[in-house]
Parts: sequence; structure tokens; C-alpha cells
Amino acid sequence: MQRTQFGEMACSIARTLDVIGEPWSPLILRDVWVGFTRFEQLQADLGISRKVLTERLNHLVDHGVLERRPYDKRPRYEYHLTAKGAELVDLLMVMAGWGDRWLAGEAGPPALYRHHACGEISRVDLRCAHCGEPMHAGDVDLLPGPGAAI
Amino acid sequence: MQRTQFGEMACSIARTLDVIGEPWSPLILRDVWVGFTRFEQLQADLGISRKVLTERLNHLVDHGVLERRPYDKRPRYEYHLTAKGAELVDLLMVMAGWGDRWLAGEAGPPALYRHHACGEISRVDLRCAHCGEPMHAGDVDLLPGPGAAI
DNA sequence: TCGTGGAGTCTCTTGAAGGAACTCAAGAAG
DNA sequence: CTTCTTGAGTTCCTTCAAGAGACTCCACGA
Repeated sequence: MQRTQFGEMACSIARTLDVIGEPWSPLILRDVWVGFTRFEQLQADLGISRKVLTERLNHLVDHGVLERRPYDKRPRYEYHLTAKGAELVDLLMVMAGWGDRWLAGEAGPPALYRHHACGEISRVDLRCAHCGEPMHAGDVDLLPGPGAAI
Repeated sequence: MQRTQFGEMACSIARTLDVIGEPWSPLILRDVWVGFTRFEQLQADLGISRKVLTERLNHLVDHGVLERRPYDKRPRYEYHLTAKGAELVDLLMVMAGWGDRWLAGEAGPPALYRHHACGEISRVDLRCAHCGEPMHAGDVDLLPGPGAAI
């Protein structure tokens, strides 16, 4: 069983929260995704305390979600998404989709997503990797997996 | 522009985090999903402080994600997912999918998902609601939407 | 050689989480 | 009836994390 911020848990949700569950972490990833890649840019855009930004960036780099790249000789770095981090951004898209649907209100969603493959403004849809039909929380049974607690 | 925990942000990710971004909230939703619906069950399963559990449950009920149902005359309640909450569990499935993929290690994933429609052990796959092709973070352009900040 | 800008540290204050004991109401037990 | 027990919280106190803002360090460029 694995140690998480929330205790000893054999739970992929708790483990994921250990990586991006702390305050600001998802917003930092969003910002890196949209192109704010430097410390000062992130700090200015988010209005986060510098101390916490330092801690979060280190944590995300330690977990292989962000990569620190020097862009000059002096201590000057840019943060970039790794493959692992890019898949977290998928999660952020789903999160944004929920917010667009339930919290946007009159004004409508603050951002739109244009899908490269079809060129249309669209949104993500959750489908079964096996049969391609819609797959939502009510469409599944949960079974213990190989890594389940005993 | 909307007030979030993280400042004034026109961002559906920040707004969603306002609902489920606090520590424990996603795990509370997961527990309610899998059938821990009462205060004492949640407290015992999560090992969360009673004070924080009270705060989180109230917050989730206030945001229409959980519904409080009396199951007896006395102060005895069960918490159930609303439609809004059930769609958050979709998000949790995606979160679990990322954890299964990147954090499960040798032992394999702690839980498996059997899809009702096809009966197979499967996982969620993100697809474009418009064309049905895969839709990941790298497959989209972000555009300002109608609710964007000016 | 002095100033500037990026990327952090340091320190202090405030706010949130943990833990454990306490409350309250209504059946159940005796 | 009176007491016991149980579910669902409250209260209080301590500890840890976040916020704010000043300070450091270092390489270039004027």
C-alpha cells in the first residue's frame, strides 16, 4: 500500500491528488499548457505567492510532470510539460468541460476548444476504450484490481 | 468575472476547483460513489477530521453536487450524488485512469472498471464529441469563448 | 561599475487541518 | 420511566501550510 497525502491508500485518485492535488498545481499546469512557462510569468498571471510557486514547481518537476529547461546561462528556466504532464492536461480539459457545463452561467464558457482533426469547436466526450460507446460513472462496475489492498 | 478561491478568474478549471479543489473533496465523492453515504462511514473510511468532513459535505451540498437525504426521523442523513455530482465522478474516473497509467507500479491498478454496455474490463478514452476521433491536450487549439474576460 | 531582471529565499502573520472531547436527539434495553 | 447507545455533528486547542513582501544572487548590458 502506498503512502499518500491522505494516508495509506490503494487508490489511483488519491495518488493522482498527491501529484496535482495541492492548491494551485492544476492552474500551474494549465498556464504552462497555454504558454506561461517562466517563473515570473506564472507568478504574475496567477498572483500566487513566490514561495508556494517555487514549492509547486519543484514538486511537479520531481514527479516528472514538468521539465525544467535552461533557456540561458544564468539561472533562467522554462518549464515544459512532459508526456506524463500532457496527459494530466487531458484531465484538465475534462475538468474545464465540467465547469463549462455547470458553472459558466449566462455568459457562456470562457474558452473554446477547436479540434485539429475536424477543425470544429468541440468538447471531450468519454468513451469506452474497448467498444467505443459512452462510458460514464453510472455505466461501470468497479472491481478490485491486481494492485488492490488485501 | 467570477470570484474563485484563486482570485478573479474567468477559467472553468479554477471554478471547478472551487467546488472540488479543497483537500478531501474528491475522495469524499469517490466514497459516496462506491457506497459510503453516511457521515460515520465516510469519517471512518477516510480518516478525515470530523470538522473538515462537516465543512466539505456542506460545501458539496451547497454547490448541488451532493444531496442530503434523511433516512430516519432523527438527525440521520445519507449523502447521494446529484446529476451534477455524477458528472464529477466522470472526472474522477479520468483522474483514476491517469493514476493507473502513471503511478500504479508493479502491482497494477487497484481497481478495474467493467463497462456495462460491452461487459469488458476497460478504461475511459477521450474523444471529440464532434468527429469521434481521439481528442487530447495536444490535439486542440484554445480560443476565447463568449464568457472570456475582456 | 552600476543598474537591471529573472529566479528564487527568508521571515512574519494569518488561516486551515488534525485530534480529541463534548453535545444533542431519539430509539433500545432494563 | 430512567439509562445506554448511536449517528451526526460542535467546540477547542495545537500544528502546519499559504500569503505578503522584503531580501539575495548572479550574469549580462550600458
